[in-house]
Amino acid sequence: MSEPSKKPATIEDVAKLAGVSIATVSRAIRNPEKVAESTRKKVTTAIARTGYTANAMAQNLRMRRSKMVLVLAPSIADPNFPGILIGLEKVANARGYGVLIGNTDGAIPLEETYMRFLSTGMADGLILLTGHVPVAGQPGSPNSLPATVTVGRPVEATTLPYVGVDDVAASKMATEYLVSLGHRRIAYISGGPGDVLSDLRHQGYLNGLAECAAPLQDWRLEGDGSSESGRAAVERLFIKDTLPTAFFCFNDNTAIGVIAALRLRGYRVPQDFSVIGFDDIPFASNITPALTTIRQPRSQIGERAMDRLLDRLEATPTATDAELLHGDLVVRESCGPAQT
Amino acid sequence: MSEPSKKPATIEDVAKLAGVSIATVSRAIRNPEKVAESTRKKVTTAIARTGYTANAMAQNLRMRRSKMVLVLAPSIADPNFPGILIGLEKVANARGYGVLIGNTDGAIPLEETYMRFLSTGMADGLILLTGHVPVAGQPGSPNSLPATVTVGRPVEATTLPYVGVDDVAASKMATEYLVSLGHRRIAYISGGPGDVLSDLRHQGYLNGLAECAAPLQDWRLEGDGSSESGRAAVERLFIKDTLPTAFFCFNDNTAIGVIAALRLRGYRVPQDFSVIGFDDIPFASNITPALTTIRQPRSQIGERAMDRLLDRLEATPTATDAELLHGDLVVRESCGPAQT
DNA sequence: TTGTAAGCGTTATCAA
DNA sequence: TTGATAACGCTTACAA
Repeated sequence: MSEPSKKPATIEDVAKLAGVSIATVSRAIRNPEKVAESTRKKVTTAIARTGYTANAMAQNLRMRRSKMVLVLAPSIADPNFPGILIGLEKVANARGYGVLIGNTDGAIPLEETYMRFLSTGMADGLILLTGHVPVAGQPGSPNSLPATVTVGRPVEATTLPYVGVDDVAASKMATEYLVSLGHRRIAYISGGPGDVLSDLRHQGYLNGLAECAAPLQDWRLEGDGSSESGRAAVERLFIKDTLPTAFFCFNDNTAIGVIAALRLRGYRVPQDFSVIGFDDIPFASNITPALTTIRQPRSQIGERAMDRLLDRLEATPTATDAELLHGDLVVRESCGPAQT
Repeated sequence: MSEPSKKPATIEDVAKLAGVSIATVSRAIRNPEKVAESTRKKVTTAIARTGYTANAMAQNLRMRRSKMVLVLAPSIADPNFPGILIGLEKVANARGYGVLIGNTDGAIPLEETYMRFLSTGMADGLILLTGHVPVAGQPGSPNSLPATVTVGRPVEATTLPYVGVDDVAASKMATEYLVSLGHRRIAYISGGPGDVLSDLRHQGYLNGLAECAAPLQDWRLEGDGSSESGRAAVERLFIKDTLPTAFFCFNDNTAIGVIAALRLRGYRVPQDFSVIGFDDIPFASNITPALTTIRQPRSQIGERAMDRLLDRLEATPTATDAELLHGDLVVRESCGPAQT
């Protein structure tokens, strides 16, 4: 227990109490082996008695770093975000780093604002979930990007390291699953015309279709990743005379909308139609019928991303390539054998 | 555009280029009015030409603060968390602060770990979503708590400022709504025996029952806030001969479980039973039937909490009392008139 | 209105 | 093995 000292103890207080110089105290802490056993002991007890904790600001100023990572996310409310954040946070904390959150809401000006953490040195590295490089960090820009890892949504036209699920492989798996259930008319509901992720998943879907002996048609319907767009896509579909028997949706949200629309029209899922989603958001198992989907290894994605970022920060040589993690097929109740 | 300078420009670079002292540069930035128009201009252009950005570490060291707030949350995955975080983050950013995330997972040792941000001066203030004071900051502890605001879950036995929804009033409203629909046998499914929030909501429920002319019975069933516990509570109920006609659930998760159990037994909601939740989590409107519930003003809670914390940090005199925000009744489809 | 200089609390170099 | 001491980059009296 320390006296009711007003100000926190400094290294000097410790030095005084231990009867050594501040240099020795610093050494005793950072390079114990370079200090005599006896003095080290004196220092240790002095530290305990003063309740000393090194002032991070002073340390960081001196060492020119902050041990802080900025995470730029387009939407904290995205159902995938918490899981990824947990992973990021977990390894950051384990490795002595702090995680600074920046919610950009997709607004460029806000992104700019957050970049100040980097330019002022409050953060050492950057995790980008936004899918694009902030203009303040663009190649030609005065202050270029610091150590960066992109996550969840690859950044086009850059060579930044990326960590995410293997969208193509996972989507192929989902499609093949539908095929294996006997479906031959399978629709893909996209996540928006220009969406990178959506295109990747569409590619996987095409690959899946290609695996089938029978020639299967590419049946792409535009959505935008929202539940509402899933609903709308189904509505548009019912104007036509021919219908798919199964839906592979860009994400779970869309799938939920699709199921809702189908049921509203009196159809049963999975008896009349099969629908499979992507993400395995927390509520996927709570809807009726429980959603069959592809699980994104969110926490793992976060962990790997942070590990790679910190490796770079700590100068450990690191590859700059993309790291695609395996997504699992989670079979629940929304898919069934095709009606013949 | 600056030269391809290796190291970021310092205040000294600016001073040199502008032909003034570093003190003047500092002044020109922080107290422009105390600097001659002409020199201020020279400084401004010099800053632009060098691409100077003040080193936050140096500033913070000198000014003995960090402009950083630590947010300690028991679970990032909690459906209420993102909304609150958005609010916290929004005003923090607007006021020039950064938000540091600490996911404690309910683990005390982890909490300890995060307190290092406070003790080392990396963070100036603390937002507590955990519902309890970290032991490292306990009253008797060597290093007591810095400026703190508790959020979402009041911390017992402390006088820390609190911001959250008015659980009692909102629960009363929910109960009265059920009563107004003609329900007379209303069950409350709790969030766990010792849970503060659950007890508050139970109290509101009792208050609501008391408003009714007819004497209504307190019918409390134990749950734990999980969907599963809602399911289980219903199952236990069906052993009895008399049943409630409506359920007021501790939270939406529980309500979802209740509805699932009811439907599994072949009952219809809201025709046969009414169920109302609490929180209005994002998926409340996506389940079938869409959930009637109490909406927590999550973002607003976060905003108010951060505002109050920063007010304290910046020495603006602030009240230390609790701030209870109004929760709205969101009427959707899960409640209907009582069967007579 | 401007400059000089004393810190802020560390780390790390260089002698002793 | 230890101790002076010079940075790290900034803010802010105090003088000029």
